[in-house]
Amino acid sequence: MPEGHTIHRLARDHRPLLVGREVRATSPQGRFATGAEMLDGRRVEAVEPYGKHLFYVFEGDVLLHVHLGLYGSWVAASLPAPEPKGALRLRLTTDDHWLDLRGPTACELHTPDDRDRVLARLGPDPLRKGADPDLAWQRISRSRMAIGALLMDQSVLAGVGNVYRAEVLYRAGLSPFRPGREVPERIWDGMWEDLRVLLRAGVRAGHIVTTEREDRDRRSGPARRGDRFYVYRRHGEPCRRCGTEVRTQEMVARNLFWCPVCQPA
DNA sequence: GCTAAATGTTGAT
DNA sequence: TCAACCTTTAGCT
Repeated sequence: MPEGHTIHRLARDHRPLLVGREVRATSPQGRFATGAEMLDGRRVEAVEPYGKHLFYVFEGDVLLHVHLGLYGSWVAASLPAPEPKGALRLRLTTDDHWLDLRGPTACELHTPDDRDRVLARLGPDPLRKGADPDLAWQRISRSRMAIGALLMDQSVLAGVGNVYRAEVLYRAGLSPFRPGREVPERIWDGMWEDLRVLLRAGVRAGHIVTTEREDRDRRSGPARRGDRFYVYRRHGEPCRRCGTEVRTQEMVARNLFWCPVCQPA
């Protein structure tokens, strides 16, 4: 679930529940007991997403830094809250809502300086207003690394994960193996714009959809779950546009998917 | 009902 | 390079 679109969606959903409110905080699992104690009774001032990172700003310059990792999740609803079950790292409660955090890679207290150190390691986030794509281009255009690896590097580009990597490369007709410095600038410009469009659509829908309607509808019969993607996890299946078998191979410790005809080396 | 794999990152080895 | 995080889902049986 969590690529950049998920994180921005959570921030959007959590703001009206938390900002301006005083919260109760507990860590039923115990692993964040000290942190929860520190947050308990404080007012939330802001909720800020950057790439795959979430910051909850509390009064007194106390920040909660959350990174969901592979299977972390937030669940929120109106009171009453259910009995805490299983590994519940953090529960925030307001006058009318509860928010449960499970399985995050990071759930920790930060100072503003800590946050700045995290942000300094991140490239531009296509979902943030004013993000400068040229910062990413400076890295890409000078690198011998494959573009498929560069897109996954959060210091090059923040918020893109394995699904968007595969899909945006397919949509650009670009081989994942092309070295960054051999990517034409025009193609990069198009990919950045495409990422903005796709990520925003992902925030709105609450999940990733990268296929165009005409490509989804091309096959006869009812739409299937997998029709949301062109190549991601479709290895061995025919490419939606040319029919060639979609291929897969590990790159940067993640499974990469591509069409060798639509994305020639 | 069981197993494997998964959208991510960090820290130890 | 691997384990850890700890949940969900797809694909079997």
